[in-house]
Order: sequence, then structure tokens, then C-alpha cells
Amino acid sequence: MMERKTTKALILDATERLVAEHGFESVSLRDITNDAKVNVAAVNYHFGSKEKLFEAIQCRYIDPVNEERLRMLEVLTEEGRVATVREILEAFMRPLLTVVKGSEMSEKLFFKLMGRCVMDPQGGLPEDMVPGMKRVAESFTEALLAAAPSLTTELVLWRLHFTFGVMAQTLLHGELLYSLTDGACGDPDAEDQFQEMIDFSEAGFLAEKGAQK
Amino acid sequence: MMERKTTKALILDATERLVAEHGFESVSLRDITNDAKVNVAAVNYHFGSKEKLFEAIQCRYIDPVNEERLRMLEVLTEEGRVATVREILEAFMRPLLTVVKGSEMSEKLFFKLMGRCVMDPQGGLPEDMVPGMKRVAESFTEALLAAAPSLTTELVLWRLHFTFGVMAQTLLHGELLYSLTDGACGDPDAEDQFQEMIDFSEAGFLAEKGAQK
DNA sequence: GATTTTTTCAAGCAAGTGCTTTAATCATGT
DNA sequence: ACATGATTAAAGCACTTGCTTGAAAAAATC
Repeated sequence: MMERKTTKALILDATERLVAEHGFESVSLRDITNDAKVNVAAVNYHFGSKEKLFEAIQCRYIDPVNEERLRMLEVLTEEGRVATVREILEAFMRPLLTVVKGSEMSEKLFFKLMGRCVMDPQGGLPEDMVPGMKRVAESFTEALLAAAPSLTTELVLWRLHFTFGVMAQTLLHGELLYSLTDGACGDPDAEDQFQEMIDFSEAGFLAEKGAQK
Repeated sequence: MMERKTTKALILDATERLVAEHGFESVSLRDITNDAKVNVAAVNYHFGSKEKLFEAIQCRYIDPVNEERLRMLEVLTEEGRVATVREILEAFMRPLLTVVKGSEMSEKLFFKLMGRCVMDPQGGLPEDMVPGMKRVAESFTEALLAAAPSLTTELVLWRLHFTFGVMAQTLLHGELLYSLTDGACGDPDAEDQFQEMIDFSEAGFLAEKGAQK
């Protein structure tokens, strides 16, 4: 008889939830197996080690996000078309929304998990993910250079880096803003948040050096 | 006879170094006391607990940074003068540079430590720091609203939030950019980095909604 | 229905965790 | 020199860490 969910999936689900809430470093094997109502040994049986489980967690969603990013970018630049900075940034950020719709996680938890993946891993990214991340960085750099020819490669890289920071901060600490302002700055729709991030990052990308508009 | 450095200072120094390198969650009491060449019990004797030691670490530099932020902002707005967005952002970021010069830590380590303080604390900020952070957020929000009257309070808060993300990412992951681009995007002067962050954030702040310059 | 193969389980291991205890040491004031 | 309070040191406590073991149970294969 098939159980409702396989042990492996139970472990993945519990780990996602706990890591999103408390961060990679703070979650123990026992935390996970208690939450998943599964034996401790199951983790090592199915994943080999705690570290490999964490790597699986990271790849499970970041890989699809990166693939969707490249797909959207390809659409924008096919037939030699030159995309705008805004379109490119949209292609960089929207996949987060697209992928979460396809998952069964809540947006809030998913965003936090993504934020953890970007900010936490003190051991660096899983080895398997580095080429993918590199390809994304390269493709988007190239596209952005074409969209804003006045920028140097180095400047584009820095500003892509900054954009990453904007995203990570928003994903991870959306509710900090809420508490720090006594609720003045609320918890808007994820779609609204994305538009604001894009407004901000687009303008940042198009800034001139030492600008003072 | 007075030792070269008091045990308390040795502990603080070692903790700063280790936390900057590995993050709060990954550093144990033994790590600290071994590195500081000090007895384990000394931490609890001088600080009460590991948690309080970590709070001391956070306050040691963030409090001065926040004070310097408010001081610089005050200079900008005295006698009813209205500061520019750029000046205000400068007042927000430069204190990090000012304070590190006054410390005996290396810039790189200091920035990483500051990044950890902003991003890591899964237990939230130390209770004592919340009012200070709030005051900074409020003062800068007010000044930014005066500098860019076309923005709403909510928009300013969001964009301040984004600016925080830009800073945190740069502080924490400056060398990730380096490795991800095979050294193409180097490790420029801290001062240069600040100018680039300010260029980016200033433009972001001045963006119009749904802009497409 | 018997035989593998895969999966789950309880128990436990060595090492590490934060913290406490008790005794020794230090610096200092009288 | 002695007493006092502040500091350091060694040992250990109760608990958690990631991971392994060997046997039982379930599933799949024949």
C-alpha cells in the first residue's frame, strides 16, 4: 500500500519549512525528523548526509528558477532583438514568482527559503550549482551590456550584484520592515513588491557615475 | 602586572574575527576560547552567556555607526536646510567607513562582521538596539521625504529597505562577485564601492513608479 | 509462497554543545 | 604580610550533534 507521502518527500518538506523559518545553521537532523515524523536514520539513508540533504533543498528550486530566467531572457533576445533593462530585470526576478506558483509552498515560506539559499550558505553554493549561476550571471550581463551600452562590464556586474542584494533583503526580511515601522509599511502583494524592486533596480542600473539628477 | 590585553578584550576580538568569517550560528564557545587562548569559563564570567557576548559584539560597532549616521544627518539638515537624496545616502553609508578607520580591524573583516549583524541574527536584533535602529529609520525616512517630496512614506521605506539590501550584499559577499566572474570584477577600493552603491541607490530612490527612462 | 531487495526502526556511539562548580591564582588595599 | 575581592583554571554535567549499527518490517521479484 502506498502511503500518502514517501518518507523522502516528508523529509524534504519538513526541511524546507524549518530552514525557511530558522536558517540552515540552526536546523538539526532531529528537528527535521521530529517535524517530519520520521526516523533519524532515514535522512542518511535517503540523502547520505545532512549536507547533501541541504544541497538537494537548494537545488530543488534554484535550478528551476535559473532555467526559467534563461528561458525568459532567450525570448527577449531572440532574432537579435535588444531587450530593455527593465525587461531583463523582469526576466531575472519574475521566475521566483513563476516557480512558487508551481510549488505547493506558501509564497512567504518560499521567498524566505530562497533568501536563505542566497544569503546563508557559509560553505558556499553546492558545487553543482556554480556553473548554472555563472551561466545566468554571464547571460544577463551580456544582455544588460547590450541594453545599456554606456555601462562597462564591471559596472554591470556590480549593479547585478546590488540587484541581488535588493532581492535577497526583500525575500528574507519583508516582515522586518513591517515591525520596524510599527506596521506603517505593510505586507503588500508579492506582485507589487516585484514592481517596486524592478523600479528601484532599473533606475539604479541606468544611473550615471557620480550622478545627481 | 597588567597583561598586554585583558581577557575580556581577547574574547571580543576573537569572537569578532570568527563571527565575521563563519557567521554567528557556526561559532561555538570552544572555538572562541581556543582562538583567544582563554579558559572556557571566562566567557560566562565576563559576559554572562554566549548570547549576551553576541549581543555585545553587535552593539560594539553598530551603535557607533548609527550615532555617526544621525550626527551626519543632523549636520545636513541643520538650520532648516533640505539635504539632497545623495547627501542623505552618504550619511547613511559613510559611517561604516568612518567607524572602521577608528577600529583596529581590517576593513574586509569589519564589513563582513557588519554584514553578519544585518543578515544573520535569526533571533532578531538585540532588544537594546531596536529603538536605535528605529530612530535611524525614522530620521532618514523623514529627511528622504523632504528631499524627494514626490515619494510617499511607504515608498521611501521600501527603498530604504532595498538600500539596506544593497549594503548588506556588498558587505557580506564582495568576494563572491570576484569568484563568480573569474576575477573579472575585482575587489576595488572600499571608497569606490561606496560611490557605486550610492550611485545605484540614489538613482533607485529617484525612480518614478513603473519608470522606463 | 518463498526469496530477495528496499525501507524503517530503536538503540547507541563518539564528539561537541553551553554552562557550572570548586579550587587555585592574581592584584590590590590596609 | 595579610586579608579581600576579582579573575582564571581544570574538571565535569546534562544535553545535543551527525551518523552508524543490526535487526525487524514492507515491498518487490520470482
